[in-house]
Amino acid sequence: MQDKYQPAAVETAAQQHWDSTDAFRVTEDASQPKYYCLSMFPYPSGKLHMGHVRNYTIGDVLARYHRMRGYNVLQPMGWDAFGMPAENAAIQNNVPPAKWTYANIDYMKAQLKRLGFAIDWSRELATCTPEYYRWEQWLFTRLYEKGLIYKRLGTVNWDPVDETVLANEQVIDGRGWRSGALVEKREIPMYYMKITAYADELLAALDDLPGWPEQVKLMQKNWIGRSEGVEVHFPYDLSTIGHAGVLKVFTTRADTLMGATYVAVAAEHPLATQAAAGNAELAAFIDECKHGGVAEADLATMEKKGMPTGLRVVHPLTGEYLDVWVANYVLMGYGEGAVMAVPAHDERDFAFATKYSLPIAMVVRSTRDAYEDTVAPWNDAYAEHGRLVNSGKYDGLHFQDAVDAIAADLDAKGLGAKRVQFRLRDWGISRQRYWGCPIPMIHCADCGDVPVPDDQLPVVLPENVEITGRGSPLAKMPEFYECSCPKCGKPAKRETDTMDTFVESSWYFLRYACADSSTAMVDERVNYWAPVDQYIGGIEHAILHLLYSRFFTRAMRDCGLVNVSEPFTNLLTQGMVVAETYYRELDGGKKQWINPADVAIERDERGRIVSAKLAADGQAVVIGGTEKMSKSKNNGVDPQSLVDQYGADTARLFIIFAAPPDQQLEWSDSGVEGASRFLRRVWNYGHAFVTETRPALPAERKLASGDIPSALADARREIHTHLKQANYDFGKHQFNTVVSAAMKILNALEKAQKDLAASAPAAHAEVAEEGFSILLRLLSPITPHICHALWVDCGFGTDILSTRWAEPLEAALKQDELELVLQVNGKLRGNIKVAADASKSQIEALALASEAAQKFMEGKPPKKVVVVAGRLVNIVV
RNA sequence: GCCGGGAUGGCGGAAUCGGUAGACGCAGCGGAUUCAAAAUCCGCCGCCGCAAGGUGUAAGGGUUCGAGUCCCUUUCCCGGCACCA
Repeated sequence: MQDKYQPAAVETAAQQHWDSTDAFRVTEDASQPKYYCLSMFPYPSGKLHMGHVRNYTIGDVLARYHRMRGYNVLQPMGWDAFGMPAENAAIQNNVPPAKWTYANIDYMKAQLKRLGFAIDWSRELATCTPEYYRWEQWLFTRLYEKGLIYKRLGTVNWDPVDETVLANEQVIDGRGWRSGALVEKREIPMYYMKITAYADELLAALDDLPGWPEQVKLMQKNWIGRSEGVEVHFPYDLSTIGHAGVLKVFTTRADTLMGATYVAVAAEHPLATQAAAGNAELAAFIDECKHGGVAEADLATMEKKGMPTGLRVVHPLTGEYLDVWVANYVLMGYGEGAVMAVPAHDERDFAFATKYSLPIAMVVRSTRDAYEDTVAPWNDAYAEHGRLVNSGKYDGLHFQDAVDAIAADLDAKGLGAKRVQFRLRDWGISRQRYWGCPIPMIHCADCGDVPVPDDQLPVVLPENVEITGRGSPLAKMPEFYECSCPKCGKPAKRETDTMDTFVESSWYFLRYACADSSTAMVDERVNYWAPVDQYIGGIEHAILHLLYSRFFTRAMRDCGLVNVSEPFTNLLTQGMVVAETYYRELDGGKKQWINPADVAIERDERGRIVSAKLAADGQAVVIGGTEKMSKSKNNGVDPQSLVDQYGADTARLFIIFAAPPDQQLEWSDSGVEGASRFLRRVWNYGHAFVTETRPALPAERKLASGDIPSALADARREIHTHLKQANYDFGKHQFNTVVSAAMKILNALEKAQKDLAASAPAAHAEVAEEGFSILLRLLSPITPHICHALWVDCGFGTDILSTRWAEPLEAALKQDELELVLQVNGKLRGNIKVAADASKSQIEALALASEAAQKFMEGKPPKKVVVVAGRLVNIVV
């Protein structure tokens, strides 16, 4: 055993041991409970960032902990390998996306191995390989045949200069990020997955997911957005529109229908198009509406604008004419592309009506706030449910009765009915990009859209392409898209769109169960491993990725591929990794971001930061606040240099100790030093244990009988108390306090060694042996390498991985006397010692008699005495 | 804008069911060791106060014998908003 802790050597040896014994390779085993522990797979962007290290460390802690608890643990790893960054890198560096991606995977895999994660690498997969995506294509054709995939027009961001579709993040202030051109909305044909067919089930099943954070379930619930309302039909006015028809709108406030004073349609609505034909001003406005991005956040915050069409529709109950407006906040893709406006009781309609001097008709009076009329400024009470007024036969009805009566009347007239509407929209999966899974469809002039037959799968993505950033590469490759129709054999055109990369990540967790299968998407092994017992990943995925995965698992279930409905039984959402930022303002107000590693901090005598200077030139820099580690803010810390300098165990320990998993983690160089220091202390204690303590162990052990000096019994009780706390914390995934408990145990062990090793060497050695073996087991999921080495060196066993988890012993925890807090009128005034089995009245008497109580009661009689068992006594006077 | 979350010493954080606020660690200060430094070890460490004591968990209010924890109002920060992953 080395007398000094040398992390590099310790970690290499431990990793070789795991490699040579194939320690983390697992197979299905019905005799053991299984534990499928999964961290979200990374996008191979180049190198690991600290967020990855955090994610995989948390997963590894859970995997190793459950293994020691007796589970058959699967922890796989793979690569979410399709996506935009590969295309951007291709444009920038002129390297094919495939080559770039595979090189990144090689590098990042080596980094993951260096961190010592307990991964079964035999199941590794990369979504950009034909072996993976062929099954995605296969499933696509099945879902298409089942009607769960269909084609319709969808709205995208179009860059007219680069002639390409842009992602929302590529639209900056309404302009293309590369070309700077004004972005337009454009309608193009796209394939959609019918996630709305599962809306009810996805919503209802949230109640059966006790292992998910409430906040995530709530976000999904709101996202799905089930609302019960009424579909209202407004018949076209023949004199202005010229042909028969109805304008359909959905409303959750049918009670306010009598207060509808106009209707608004989207710029793309057929009525808008019709009206614009003879109205240049309106056509220009509609054109303006088509500028700007499609992101909901932009639409929600932009100025609400509109213009009358001159067309009218008929109010279904009153027969009055209502003007049809075009409004930029109404979207064609949402609902029917039209809304009814009730300015008196809807804040957005109120603002719009006020701006354009449209009529406002109050029809509801709130029961909470009394007001005579809905006049400016807007008052939140206007939107409340209440008793109807100015509504003819419906006057006096309350919300639900009013909705029921109005819906019944609409139904009788054939102009509407109650219905349920979801906010959730179908999932558009077509992408006009190269680096993605080709959509397996063929377009034939005679046969229409034909799915690629199984024997022609996979549709392989060509890997040697030129990426320019203009247009879609596949659409420029006749050798890719020229093909023959599978049905009639005539020349046909292959689909050149690829799938949204969320599709790959919606089923990879099932593929891990049988990643080597070349004959099926998933085979019977999936029903051993699924569902994932513990899923770990960033909170930013709370809605989209997790909802798509829940949908996909059900779609695969309904194709007979898997038995489960829910993919993830327990979910842990990890917080971000953030760090301090520093910058200097350059001429023109631009900020030059400076890496924290290059900054020297100055502090006052209390340790407060007073200034920051660039180490290189000694000149001041501005402290910019704490932000998510990113390239743009230059505040990233490279995990590689951390591991090189301190070792994997220190990196892991710091990350686990610095914050609970679900909170954001603030980077701290000195915190890393502290973690490293602790591991050195553990090593030094282990070294002393081997050389000094272990030789003092008695031939016959006395610990079980409790025959040890009371000071050592106290030390032992402390150790078991901390262990009990640590096990509790492990259960609630609060790993930072598990580390605290481990530190307290080491403190107790070191104190016992200093105070008691000389006076009672044999008894001390027994307590130390037990305590240190507890400490190593407690730490081994977090810092596995050092614990592996010390476990062997201390002679506790040959492999800590196959050791049972430590449990506190009741005999060691027992105590005869308790210390209670004494309060007078709720203020802390002292402590009293009582026997562990003292009765409430005995405790009361002791408390009242105590010196502190006498002093602060000031001779007044007690009104009330509150005794909280094991905690405190509060005397109220 | 909408949905979700957060705020506790100089810093990261702890406080399990409403019961000692600040565990554990970092930074800082004092001391030991050292020719010196690093490393290590010992002690102190919310704020005000000589002390007794008072006060303190983003701000303001409420419930309670007792509130970081429950309720109401407000401010600021973060995540998501359907083509970043």
